Amino acid sequence: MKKKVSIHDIARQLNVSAATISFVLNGKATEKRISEEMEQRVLNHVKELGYRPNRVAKSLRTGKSKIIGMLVEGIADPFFAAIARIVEEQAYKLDYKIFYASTENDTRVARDVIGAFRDTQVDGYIIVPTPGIEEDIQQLMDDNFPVVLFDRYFPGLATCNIVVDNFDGVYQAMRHFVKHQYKNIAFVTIHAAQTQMRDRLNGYHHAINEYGLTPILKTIGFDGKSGPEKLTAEIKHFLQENPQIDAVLFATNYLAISGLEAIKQLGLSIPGDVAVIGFDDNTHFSLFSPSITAVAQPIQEISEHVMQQLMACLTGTEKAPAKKTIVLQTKLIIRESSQK
Amino acid sequence: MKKKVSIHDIARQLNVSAATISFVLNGKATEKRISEEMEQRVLNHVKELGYRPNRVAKSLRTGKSKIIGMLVEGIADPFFAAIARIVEEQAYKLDYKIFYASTENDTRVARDVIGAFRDTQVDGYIIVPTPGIEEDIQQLMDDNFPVVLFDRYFPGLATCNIVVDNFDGVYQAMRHFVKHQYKNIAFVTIHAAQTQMRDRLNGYHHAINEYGLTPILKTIGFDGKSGPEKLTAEIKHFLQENPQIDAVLFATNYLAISGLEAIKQLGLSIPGDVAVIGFDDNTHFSLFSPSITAVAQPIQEISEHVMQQLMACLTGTEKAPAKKTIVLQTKLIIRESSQK
DNA sequence: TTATAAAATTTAATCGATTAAGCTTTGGGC
DNA sequence: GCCCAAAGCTTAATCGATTAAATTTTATAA
Repeated sequence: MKKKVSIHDIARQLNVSAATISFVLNGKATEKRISEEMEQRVLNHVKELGYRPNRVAKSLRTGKSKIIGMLVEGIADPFFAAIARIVEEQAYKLDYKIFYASTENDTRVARDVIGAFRDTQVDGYIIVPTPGIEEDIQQLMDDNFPVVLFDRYFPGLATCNIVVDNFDGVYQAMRHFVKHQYKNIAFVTIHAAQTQMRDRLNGYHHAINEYGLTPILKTIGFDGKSGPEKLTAEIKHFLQENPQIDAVLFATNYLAISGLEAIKQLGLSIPGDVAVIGFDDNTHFSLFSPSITAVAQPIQEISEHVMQQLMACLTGTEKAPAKKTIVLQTKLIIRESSQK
Repeated sequence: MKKKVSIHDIARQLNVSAATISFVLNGKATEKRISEEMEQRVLNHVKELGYRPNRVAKSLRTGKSKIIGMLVEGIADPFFAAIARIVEEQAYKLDYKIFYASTENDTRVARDVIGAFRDTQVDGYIIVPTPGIEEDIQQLMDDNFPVVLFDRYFPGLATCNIVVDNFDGVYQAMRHFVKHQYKNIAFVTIHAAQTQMRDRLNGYHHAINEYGLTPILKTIGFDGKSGPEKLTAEIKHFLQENPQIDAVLFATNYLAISGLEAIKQLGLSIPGDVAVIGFDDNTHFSLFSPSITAVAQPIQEISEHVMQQLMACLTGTEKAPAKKTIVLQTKLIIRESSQK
């Protein structure tokens, strides 16, 4: 192992104290009255040796790590992956690193990871909360850590939240179905009390009432562990039992995928036998035959707001982001699967 | 901020020394002759307070962080995302955390991130190398860090590499095309000297020669930054200029997607006008109409081998994984897009 | 020439753990 | 009663930075 050079090695070589080196490297040369000549000597020597301060030691002393902990539901989910990518890029520019982890919506895992993040002394948190993690998040805030939630939130917590108008997203999709003469519109969702799913469901019911339709609802108990086959089987069953359905709105990414698989297995044609809209767009939806209509979330905007809010308190004076919920609009991307 | 409790606080409260606490918490009670009674007292008190040792301090002292740095091409790429997820899960079980970052195949970014990983004192590296990062990796090895590469490697480096048989993967696909009477088989790839792409190209040429066919090759200069539109446009152009093509093999994930888009835009039918196979399977390929034949990489196996090799030296005695290249077999998933 | 202020740097404590080496206490053997 | 070993802890150095306070050097004024 290459002998690691420490600030003391540098100091010895230049015959000055470690403090001087530290001041220069932290841009406090002027403030601490280090002569320009000395500053140059230090800078040159450090550059020549390619010395890099030990972040761990620095972190221990300052209590800061320049790392942001990011907890999402699944890093393999294209929606979260896309956001992660953009957030990472922005953080990079601001000299922060992102430390990701996935929870698979499991509270135990989320709790463990938050603990690990704390141990690593991350400076701030970006979290897609799992159900039941409320107290842990409250704890983080009590301890004055900046926390930004996205995708969903706890109305009872004074966090900063970035979400989309899930109610309206679903409502727009329903309106589109109605406009195209669909009458028996089903909604396939998962059993979850979290805000984003609740709002989507409300959007469905609202539209159903407004247009005087009959609700056809399928709520699947999804535990995150069971594979997509189970989802496909359940949806297949649901569609068979409700042959009157002429349109389906899937409440998530993966439900849409499993749903399309189910429809394929049943040999139904889209949109002839059944029209389809998915919540969350997907790079591939435009390639399907027919292409799939989707409620797209503004990924770029979400990412930017998340970083903006977090950075505001990381760099600024405020301790935590003000309690506020920023609601962004979704966009219905109309493709072939939803129009006769 | 909640006053952080340190090992010294615990010691003071129990009226013992910090060393005793440390020994107990690190399971060295017996070895260090701590009485069972004391051990219990410490354990109970620690549990009651919910004390957690400061990992940063621990890391500074031991030089270990229990973190593995993982550098992939793009976290939004389903192939890498899937591997990341499995690796993360395995690491979690072994009490290691994964610190991901994406390079977008940009060497400067890769270099920066490796630097950041070093600063954070990660214990080991899992890397999908960018071109030109050879020296930086050699440096890591010189400094005795465990390094495992996957997906591609540098033949000149004595690293441990986990790759698939790219040559054979393409060859199998070509054989399949030939078996189904396709004669004018095109290969669409990117301009890259890296092993995985080189081997795929070699596989193509080998098959072309063996079956006495004429090569129809398209090599796209892909800089990672330009969007998929550029790829689509180039492929479209290529297909228009070579109307004799009756089958296309796409060398990567995203090329296949852009290629399918191009084919769609040209109004060609699959596999009637042109048959298609993609390298890398995709959750959605089975849902396309027609479903898309693909060369699937054994994601689970790759992940397991990567972790196995890395863990061998992280926990074991060996300093670095032995220089070896583990070659796994791909599997041709035959679907509708490749058979008349 | 001496006192004093300003400039330039150093000293040393600190962050919170780990761990080799040292120090008491207890009990057994002769 | 004396010596020694084992048992059971504690001491103190260390990892590599940061930073308030102290110290030394230099310049200026009286």
